[in-house]
Amino acid sequence: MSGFNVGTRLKQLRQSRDLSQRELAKRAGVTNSTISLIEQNSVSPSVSSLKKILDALPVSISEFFAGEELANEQVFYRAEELTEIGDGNLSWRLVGARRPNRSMSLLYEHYPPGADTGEDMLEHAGEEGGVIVAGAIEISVNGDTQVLHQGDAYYFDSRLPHRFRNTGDKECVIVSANTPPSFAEGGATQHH
Amino acid sequence: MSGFNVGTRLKQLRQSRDLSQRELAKRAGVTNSTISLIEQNSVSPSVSSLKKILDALPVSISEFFAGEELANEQVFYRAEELTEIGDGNLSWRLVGARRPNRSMSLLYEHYPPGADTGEDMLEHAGEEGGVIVAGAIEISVNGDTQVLHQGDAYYFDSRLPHRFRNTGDKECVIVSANTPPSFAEGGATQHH
DNA sequence: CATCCTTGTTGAACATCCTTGACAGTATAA
DNA sequence: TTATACTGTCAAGGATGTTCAACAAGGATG
Repeated sequence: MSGFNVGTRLKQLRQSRDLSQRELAKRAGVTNSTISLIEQNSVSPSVSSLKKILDALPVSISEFFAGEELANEQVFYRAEELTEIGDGNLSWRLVGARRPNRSMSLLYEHYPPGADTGEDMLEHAGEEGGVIVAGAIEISVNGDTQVLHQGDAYYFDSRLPHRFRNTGDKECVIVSANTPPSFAEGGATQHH
Repeated sequence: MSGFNVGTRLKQLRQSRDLSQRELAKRAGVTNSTISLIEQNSVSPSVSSLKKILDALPVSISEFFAGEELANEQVFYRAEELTEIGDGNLSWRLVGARRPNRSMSLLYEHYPPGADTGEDMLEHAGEEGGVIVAGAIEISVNGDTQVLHQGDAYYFDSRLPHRFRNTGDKECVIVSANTPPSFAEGGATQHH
């Protein structure tokens, strides 16, 4: 339920700056334990704590929840190189996760029968669209629910509440894109 | 030191949607007291609590910490509704062609054996990426040539010279996205 | 080997957030 | 007036986040 993977994102940012938990804690005015627990997603930090820590990096809060860091100019991504950001049940694989300043997120998604992104709607500003490559999926956007099949597609403003559910008995495969990018490497956000 | 007025911002968003504290609390799965205290800046909410509340508005976290607004258009596109912009040999079908102010172009592409986009330099600024859904394709970007197979992906800056060729004997299917959008309704700019 | 420094993790105590359950104020209607 | 329904606020206590202090693992040094 935590939603955004705060811990993984923070860990990435800290490590990319070559800081130890203790060093970052010192700069932020919190204890190393706090950072350890947050990075393990053992707690959901208060906004004030998180802000103290991000200020020490430094990274703005909105940047933390939206933007992406790191450097890379890789062009080709082998299937096994895609970054898995699913939750163990459904699978979302991100293309070019480490790419700096990506202007969009491209995802290769696999929904087993029964997979459900959950009702908690609305995660990111921007737009998203996708093409159903195999199987079928029930998509709800802003109260409108439809079942899309292979070859069908969707495109909507990501701020509208939305939900994806595989109500069939076969795996559903989708290739989707969203902009601005809303996924950080390594972190599963609940959502869609 | 907080630097950011979480309470006031939340209050604005809630009131702009004409919700009472109790109504919002109910939707978010928290109590009205929580919202009251946050709006008065009497507490600094945990990220998880804040997220629950923002999900109910709905507003994304990054949006909350930055600021923006909303829109709405057609969401679902049946396979036969996609706009064909290919040349009769290879097929490119555009999702949401009529959508005004799209921030990206999403394409469902079919390359028959032998299909070739031709070398095409520096056509448009932006980025493009895709996932190979079926078959295989030879892609050249900035002098680097590779053959990608089902499940592989690519992502590059569109200003780099690039070329797509199906050198195999089976149809290749790709779902791709590019941003900013390089296809307008009614007319294909060349691209790829 | 021991010693020292650093790393990240964890249990118990403490601080803060969050909920429960009230309260007062306003508005509408009988 | 009384009743009902809504609004936002607040005190007390339970739930959760944070600190303190200890711990183990890994490297470097002697």
